[in-house]
Amino acid sequence: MLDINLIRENPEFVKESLKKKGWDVDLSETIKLIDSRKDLIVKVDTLKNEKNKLSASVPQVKKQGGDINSIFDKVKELNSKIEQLDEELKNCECKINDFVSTLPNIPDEDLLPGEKENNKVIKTVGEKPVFNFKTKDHVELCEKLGIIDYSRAAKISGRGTWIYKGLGARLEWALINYFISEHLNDGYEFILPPHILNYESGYVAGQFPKFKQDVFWLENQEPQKFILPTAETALVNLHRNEILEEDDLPKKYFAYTPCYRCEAGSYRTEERGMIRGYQFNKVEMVHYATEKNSKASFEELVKKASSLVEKLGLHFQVSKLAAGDCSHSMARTYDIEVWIPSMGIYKEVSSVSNANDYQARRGAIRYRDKETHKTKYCHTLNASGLATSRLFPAIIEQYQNEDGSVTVPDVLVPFMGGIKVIKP
RNA sequence: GGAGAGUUGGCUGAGCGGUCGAAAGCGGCGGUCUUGAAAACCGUUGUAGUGAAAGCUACCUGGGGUUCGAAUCCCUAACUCUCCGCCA
Repeated sequence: MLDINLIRENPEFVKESLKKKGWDVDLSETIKLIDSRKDLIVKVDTLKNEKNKLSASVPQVKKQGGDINSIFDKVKELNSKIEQLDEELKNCECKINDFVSTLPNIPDEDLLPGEKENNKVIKTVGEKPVFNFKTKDHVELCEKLGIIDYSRAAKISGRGTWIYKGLGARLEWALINYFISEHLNDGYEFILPPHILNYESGYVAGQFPKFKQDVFWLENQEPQKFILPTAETALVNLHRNEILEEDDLPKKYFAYTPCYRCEAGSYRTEERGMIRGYQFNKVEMVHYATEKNSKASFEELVKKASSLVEKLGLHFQVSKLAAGDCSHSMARTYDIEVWIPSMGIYKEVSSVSNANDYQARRGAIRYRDKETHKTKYCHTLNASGLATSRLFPAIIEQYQNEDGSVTVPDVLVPFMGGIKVIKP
């Protein structure tokens, strides 16, 4: 949620910033509404003051044997005016809110405008692996190794799903445990949140109202509930409607959850195997930071996410996304993209983002400034750390051997019970 | 799923239709005393909107209602607890 005062005071800046995200918005109507909102508040508060005073005088007047009925009449008259203005005010605030809550976050100033084509690779780690034999893609390798079962998954669930089995399940679990142990070492707090969340949580994270159709909704629940598309949704709501102490920031959390996504119609033919599915595993990191330290938090998250991929010995790159390619709620996003040999492209395994105060404003997540003692909105940041569904194929393909076996990356061996090679 | 009880400020907890944004205690902050600390004593201490400010307005879980007037009465939702049923 953008600050309505910013919209009112600097509409040109807001307009220009949103243009970089590909949004051409007309703010003139909203500005009028913001002004009439203030007028209405002043009017209605004055009337309420008058009414309160009259009502409070009743016992006194009664004691002195004065005319109470004329007070009752006056207050009734005031009440009908107040009711009318209150209605108007509510309407006005609804209109402002309905519009402003659909607006994306303002991108950081240093971002290039535009979409994907303006993303900039800012770092490349390792080199594309060279094979002196004919390579296979991860779907073929996994099926031959018997570590992923696509067809039985289709039978028991449907398309866009898969089954990890045997060493495949162990490799998947090893990855997750490896991430967990790294985050624990860095002093992050481990959270296992519920996977079923209420509407408010999706709203605060910025997924709703715009992306309601991208998540799975539970049918027989009242009020409506959805299954989380990422642990970020849960983590970023942990401190909703709370006031934190500046000394406790940054708060650093991580969570493991599967992620459930509809992504209706987005399944592309080249995205075979587990590149895109309805459910995938992810470990997610979230920081609650102050305005001052949010940049440092961002750098830390980028560093942490890259180091995980680097320690796995995978070839990858880090991209700074153009404004239009950043997520809706985010002011800044860096993607960590791992090389998938069979596709010949880099695929996102981690998205590191800073929402600034966008989510915090929606969720009234504040902290008390030590010096001024005033409350301020937190900055929320999130980063995958990491999504396994892209790493798994990358590992299988980058670590494949001529005989179809796959070498287990060194850092995962301890989490695999010492197994160093996956063979059929 | 059935029956009942509850939800008040950072916490504990009073309030049961009028001056209650809310007693009291704890905690926090400032001060007195002290070489320093503790204790004691004094003062202060919610959030948000609006206004240049004084102030005003709203908020006692959320929403609706009754009333001139609601933390207090009624309805409703969410949540918590207890008992029963079912179940990992």
